[in-house]
Amino acid sequence: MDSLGGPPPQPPVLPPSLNNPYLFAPPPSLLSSTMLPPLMDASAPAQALALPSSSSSSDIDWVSLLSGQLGGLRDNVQMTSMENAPITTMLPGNGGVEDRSEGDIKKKVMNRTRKPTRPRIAFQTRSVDDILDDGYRWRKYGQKAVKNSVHPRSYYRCTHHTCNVKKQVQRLAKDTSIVVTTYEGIHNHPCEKLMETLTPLLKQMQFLTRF
DNA sequence: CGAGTTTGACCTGCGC
DNA sequence: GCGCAGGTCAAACTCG
Repeated sequence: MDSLGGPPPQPPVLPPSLNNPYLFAPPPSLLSSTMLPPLMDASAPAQALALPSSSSSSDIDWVSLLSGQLGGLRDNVQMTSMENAPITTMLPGNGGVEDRSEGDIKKKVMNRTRKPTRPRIAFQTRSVDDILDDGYRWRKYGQKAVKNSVHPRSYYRCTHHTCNVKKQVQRLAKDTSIVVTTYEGIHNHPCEKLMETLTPLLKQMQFLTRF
């Protein structure tokens, strides 16, 4: 638990939608792994991105995909929007998952009401690595054995001090080569690795545009 | 020494 | 009410 004195700094207010440029950067590791058909369980808690199995990840326009509610890729991409659906299970047998709003996590006094207010997006990727480099920095805060699965589920939080995004990482019991990554919440800061890459380029462009 | 990981304990929701 | 399962906490530990 973070023991910050006083009220935490207020993050910028962002709508709980995919129109948030900080939601995801183009995930570098996803580009080297294989995006798989979607999580399409009817009771899925997340907004499941369904990408055609024939398309490689490098063909995906992530900016369009994630900032425009998939408008530019609607022919090729399926997506289930379940913002108002009760959050229950992500995959058959995975059990309940819950949501909680910012600030309601207090030591020994936790309000764990299930309010499906935060967007959740689940990816299936075929990868040998459990941890997919999506450009953000994550801190692991828990790991749990999952029923009917030999692989545990890992829980991560974004390390950015004003960001409350979480993700769960778990391998599919049926196909252990598939990693299911579920993102919960919206990043309120730029992707660090993306900015690291872009900053020198932007400076160079600014320099060149002077002439 | 700070940041991140591990892991057992604890809490809550839910089904029976 | 009870037990199970999922989710989180936090102390101890590891690593750079």
